[in-house]
Amino acid sequence: MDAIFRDLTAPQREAAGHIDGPLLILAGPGSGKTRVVTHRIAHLLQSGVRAHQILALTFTNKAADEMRSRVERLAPGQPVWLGTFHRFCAQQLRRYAPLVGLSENYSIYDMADAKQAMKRAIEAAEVSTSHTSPEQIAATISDAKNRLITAEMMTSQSSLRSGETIAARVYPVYQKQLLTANAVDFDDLLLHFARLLRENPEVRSELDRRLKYIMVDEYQDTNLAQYAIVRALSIDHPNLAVTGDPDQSIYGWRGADLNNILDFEKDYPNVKTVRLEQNYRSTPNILRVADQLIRHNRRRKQKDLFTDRPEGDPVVLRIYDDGYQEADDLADQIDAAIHGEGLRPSDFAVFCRMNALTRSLEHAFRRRGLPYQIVNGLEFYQRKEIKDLLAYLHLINNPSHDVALQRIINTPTRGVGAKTVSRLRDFADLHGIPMLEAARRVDEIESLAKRSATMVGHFVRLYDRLRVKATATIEDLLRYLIEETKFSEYLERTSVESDSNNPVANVDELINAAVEFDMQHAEDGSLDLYLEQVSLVSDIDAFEGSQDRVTLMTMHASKGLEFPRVFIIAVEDELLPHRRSRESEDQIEEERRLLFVGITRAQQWLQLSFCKSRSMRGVVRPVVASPFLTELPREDLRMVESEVKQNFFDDRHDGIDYPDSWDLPEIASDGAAEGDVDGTDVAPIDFDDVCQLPDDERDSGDRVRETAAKRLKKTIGAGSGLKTAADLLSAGEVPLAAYREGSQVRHPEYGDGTIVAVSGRGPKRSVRVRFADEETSFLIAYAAGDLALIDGAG
DNA sequence: TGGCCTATTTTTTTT
DNA sequence: AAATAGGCCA
Repeated sequence: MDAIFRDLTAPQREAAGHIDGPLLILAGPGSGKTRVVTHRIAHLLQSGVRAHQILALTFTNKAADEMRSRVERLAPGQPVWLGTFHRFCAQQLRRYAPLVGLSENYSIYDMADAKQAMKRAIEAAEVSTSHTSPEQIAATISDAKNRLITAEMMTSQSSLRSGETIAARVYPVYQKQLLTANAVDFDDLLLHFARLLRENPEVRSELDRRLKYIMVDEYQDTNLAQYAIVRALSIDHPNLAVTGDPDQSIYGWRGADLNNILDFEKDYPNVKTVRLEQNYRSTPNILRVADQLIRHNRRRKQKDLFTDRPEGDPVVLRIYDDGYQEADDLADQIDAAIHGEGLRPSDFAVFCRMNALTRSLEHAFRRRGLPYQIVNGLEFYQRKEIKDLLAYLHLINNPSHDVALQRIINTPTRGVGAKTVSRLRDFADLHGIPMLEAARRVDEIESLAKRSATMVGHFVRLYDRLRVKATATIEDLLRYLIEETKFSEYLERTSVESDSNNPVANVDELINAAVEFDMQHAEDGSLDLYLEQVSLVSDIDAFEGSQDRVTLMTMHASKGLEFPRVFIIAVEDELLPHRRSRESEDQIEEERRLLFVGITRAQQWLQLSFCKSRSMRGVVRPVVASPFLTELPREDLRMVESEVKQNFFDDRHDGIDYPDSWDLPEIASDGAAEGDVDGTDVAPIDFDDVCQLPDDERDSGDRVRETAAKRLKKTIGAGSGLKTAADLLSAGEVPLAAYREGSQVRHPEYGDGTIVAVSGRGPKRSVRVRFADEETSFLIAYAAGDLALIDGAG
């Protein structure tokens, strides 16, 4: 038997041994998927396929690195191209930049950059943002890009959904601005490349021919753009192998389309499908819990997960009073296990739904001196001082990078204020030139004070001095610019240092990283490549499996990893099915998959927990347990409640009708040996009590209305001739009562509508209006003064 | 213009 | 609770 296949199971071997034609590997969690993929690559190489004919696409650098090192072990010295979708596209775009209107030194805008550009585009497009936000517009445009809809297509679309109208007007302006800046955003990397392949058949067929064997990891997470790219490269040589698991699709909000994997067998004729259902990771109980949960999903391909690992401990379902107790108890449990059972910090991971939840854990861990790492990195490259320095590099590399210019033209402060910047921007917009160019022609801007012009001149000369060094090593370049800009002095002067924020140390770390880059890229190193690399790092890439630390991360970040002991915190309603994900069944299913992903990371031991109340954003709110908990097999769970410190069962919970679905079993008691804070826990509780909340506690309507109202303040009435709420109010009539359910109203921007609900009084009085295609809330007393009553109705 | 203070907003997940 | 935006004054 071939050495490559020796330690593979039959289905694994079947997949790894497949050479020509499309292949679908449905791989359950912990089924040795990476091993199959890497062994397949080794087998291809052994069968005479050349390394450069193989392309393996992943979603994170981390996954790519992992595969690279394993391929290296199996087939040393073979330069197989392994990397993320985005990096692949970025590199191809570098080659073919002119075909999409870019130059090869184009920049990649990160999210903060894109946000800045978006704001500018919204301003330039002269659209009203009174009832939408830059974020929302950005999200709509991003969504369009992921669906391969270009600005032209969106603008010419006749039937736009509400919310798309404004975005459709901003989109072309934003795109033009990016082009002027010789820049792309993340979505563009995919969109541009997909378009390039479609519009240049000769490029497409050339790449198709060259990249004969393509593999895509986590195929369930691909969006339409990625689908189109893969498809375009697999027409003449459909040797496409995809691996994935519909049950682990958790990026729908980023445009991932589950249909890509569900329909793979229809898309590619003669597919060979292999199911990897044996799990080598988790104990049977953990697997049963995961399986029971995911069975509640409809959109999936049933897999029968099994394992021959021995039974382990039941999954613990623990109930805490609040987030602080939760954090403390986790820290105590981990501490006790390290000292009592000889486990290591790196054996533990804590997952949560959102990054903000790691805060209290951090405190608890720090207090006990427990080493931990938070994997929501990106943070490093988001720090102000780092972004500032990188902005210099970006501008040096690409003089059109307007976002970078605006960031640094007055950093460190050199007397170029907001006003000057906006004049430069206007001048640049007027002439369709980059802002740096406008800065060079500062003398032509008449409205500018002489002093300001001089200061801008200083900056331009500084820039030119830096620019000369563009070909130096990154380290030298950084040191030189820090010197020239007196950046250290600036930091000393302006920044406040704390134990969680040390700007000077961060700068040192950046330089260290640059030194490393310079060494690794002694041959091919370039500013271009460096910036591409730092632009495309992700949070999970920062995860250091080798460090002996407890890992704190979101469930999204946890995909692909495994840990002996896992804690999942805040398994709570409105948080685990997140409140923003409750609009459709599809979204709920994605939330369920998210929990499934979290659970299946655990090898030996797992605890799920929720709190009775949780403090978020400064306010304490009562909490309802996640409905997903009712879907778990109770015989595999052991429920434990930690000590009740206050009387939770106060009058607030009197007289509530609990739903029938909460007939969970009685809670088992827990020996103090489990490692509780003080051993005084285990008060058996009625599970129902913590699972339901009175209606008035969960109303967030006020806030929504207020926000909408404030935005509306900015809206200027269109003078319809009708008496508006503001008119009525200032005329001293008794107007507001006329705004009642059923009243017909007219809004200058939304048009005619009907009031469907009224609430609040005084300045808080608000109405909900159903317009033709959309329902919107108004605070009529002072904010929506332009909401006019139409006579005779209501 | 720039720094400091206050008011407001944040609302998931991330290449 | 923390970050940001806006406003005010030197």
